[in-house]
Amino acid sequence: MRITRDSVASLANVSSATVSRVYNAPDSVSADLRQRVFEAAETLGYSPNCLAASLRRKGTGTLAFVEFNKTGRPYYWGNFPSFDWFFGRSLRGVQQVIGQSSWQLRFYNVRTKEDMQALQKQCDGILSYDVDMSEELALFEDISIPYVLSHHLHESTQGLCVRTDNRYGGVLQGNYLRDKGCVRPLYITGFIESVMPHAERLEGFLSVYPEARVLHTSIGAATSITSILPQIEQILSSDHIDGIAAVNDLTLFDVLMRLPLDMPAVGYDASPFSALLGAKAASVDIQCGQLYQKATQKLLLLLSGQQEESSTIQPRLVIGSAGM
Amino acid sequence: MRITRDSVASLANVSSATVSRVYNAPDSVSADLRQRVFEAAETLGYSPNCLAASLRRKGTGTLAFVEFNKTGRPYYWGNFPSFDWFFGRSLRGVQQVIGQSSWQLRFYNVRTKEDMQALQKQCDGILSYDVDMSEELALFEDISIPYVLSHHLHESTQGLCVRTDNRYGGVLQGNYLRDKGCVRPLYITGFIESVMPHAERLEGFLSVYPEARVLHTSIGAATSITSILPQIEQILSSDHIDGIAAVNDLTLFDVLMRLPLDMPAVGYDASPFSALLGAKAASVDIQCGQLYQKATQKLLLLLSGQQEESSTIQPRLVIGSAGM
DNA sequence: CTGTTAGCGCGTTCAC
DNA sequence: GTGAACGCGCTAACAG
Repeated sequence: MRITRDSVASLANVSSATVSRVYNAPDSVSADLRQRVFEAAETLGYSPNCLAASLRRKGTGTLAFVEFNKTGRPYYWGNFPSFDWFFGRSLRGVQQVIGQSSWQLRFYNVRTKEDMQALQKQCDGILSYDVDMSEELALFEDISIPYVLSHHLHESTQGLCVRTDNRYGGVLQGNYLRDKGCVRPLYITGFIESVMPHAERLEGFLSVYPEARVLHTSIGAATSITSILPQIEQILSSDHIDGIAAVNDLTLFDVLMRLPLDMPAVGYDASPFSALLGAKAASVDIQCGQLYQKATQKLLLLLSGQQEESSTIQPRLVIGSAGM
Repeated sequence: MRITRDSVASLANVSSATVSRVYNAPDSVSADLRQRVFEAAETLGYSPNCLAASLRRKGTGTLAFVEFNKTGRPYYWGNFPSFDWFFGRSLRGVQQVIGQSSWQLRFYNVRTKEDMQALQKQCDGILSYDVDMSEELALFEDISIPYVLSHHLHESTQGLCVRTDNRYGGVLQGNYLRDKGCVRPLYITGFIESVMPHAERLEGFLSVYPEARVLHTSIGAATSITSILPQIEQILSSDHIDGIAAVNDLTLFDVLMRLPLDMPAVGYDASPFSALLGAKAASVDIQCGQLYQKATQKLLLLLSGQQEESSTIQPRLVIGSAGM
């Protein structure tokens, strides 16, 4: 025999509606009755059936975790299976918040506006994974259910965002090298025009080192690291480089693995790779777990009728073993 | 206005029960009516409300993805944040299967039998993440809902398992070195007694190289890599080692990063690290995505009343860029 | 503040 | 084969 609201109600000698209120609007019930209901629930081992609740609320009880189709791009980090760690870490953030609630999670891959419309009928709220282009933003135009956008978003973005501050991340990279006494750093990047976060990181870095030597590459797409190694070596010596930064760990470590450099180095992403290099390289941690945790919290608040505002999670500099 | 079973029924000129049957037992409805129902559903854009369905079925419509509390162990790989990639990759497997179904996923952290009992009332099936000790196995003793165990499980384990063959993984490592012409390999491992998968991998390796030099360490816990480097160097030279294998990538790469060895090397896990070393090191891929995909499939089949049997996913040798 | 009542959308008996 | 009717466990009016 299953324990329902009614079992609790009869044991506590209250109406079933009161039990319901105790769980949904505790303040509207007198402390006395509330106590009695809790006790009855406790002894019976009652827990509300969130299915029935959602059904009655005409909701779905479901949050959608949506990813966007990024195929066909010249460069997209998420395409590297290596970045499963990022997916996992983000999801851990979501999980932490959702685990405490009665919400469930469903995964979706979305490509078109039609997909989004269909999605809208199947969930109560949308959690987006890595919205980073205006085309993706446009998908949210006609969405009338609560949603929150993450994580590579510009400040000017409309809609509720939880974003990372890529520019500040660049500043952190610069500050790190400066603290290490570097005077003439090399900054390796790529896809500046098409990948906004890269541009922002560089901008931040340049705000610390306006005169930095910047190398634009296509690593990760057309170019392999080996083909530009000679160029890098040449720059290193001819420009008297004394520190190195890169738009991401993958690029930085690609270089460090091949050129035994004895100078401060800082990457971006706090990827698991960091564990290997130990103190030899610093990195900037987006803190995606925390970011997606925040995003989920905001979504839940939105769903409970609260007004929420966009916020930014500041990245953090990590050195060495952080990834272990 | 929402589209329900009744909307479809009236448009198709059938009873709502028939619509219901079309979706749940299509064979019990005449082809004629079935067709009419499908057409009506199509034009209305109807999709069944799985909440109401689950409610009526007295189920929850939810699958639990449970992780076990591994704190307090001398060694547990999952404790390294680096292994978020593993979590992510596994979840992608789950997601692929679940995305096609009407099931939802909830995350749980479980520690005691009481936790499991509570869990049992909140979901219809349990998907376990990395059950690897008998204590965890014991948690499933009194579970009466369908569940599937993954992934470091011994062949003799009771209950429905989808496991990886760690012994065979060790064989793959051995074969790789043999193909490279190695005669006297060094195998680095640790926690053999407490971590069964490690023991199995070693056993597999030794079946190929019975005379292999085996080094037992505590890397990852008490010992840091640097403290045993001298020992490794000594073994390498005194024993004329011509190939190196390790129980996992982390250990192997820790060594390779510090000792510039010119000999074949093979790790385990196909971690993102592989991307960095390129062809310099091979690794064994557990294929966790595929593994958890299979586990989820089996769970769904179980839930639909089918009889399922345990199965094993064979690991695969990967070289170099696999992780990119 | 509390109880009564009417559904949410669906699966499933039971007659026909 | 098919349809009518009931109720899964709960929330949200509405009275009192």
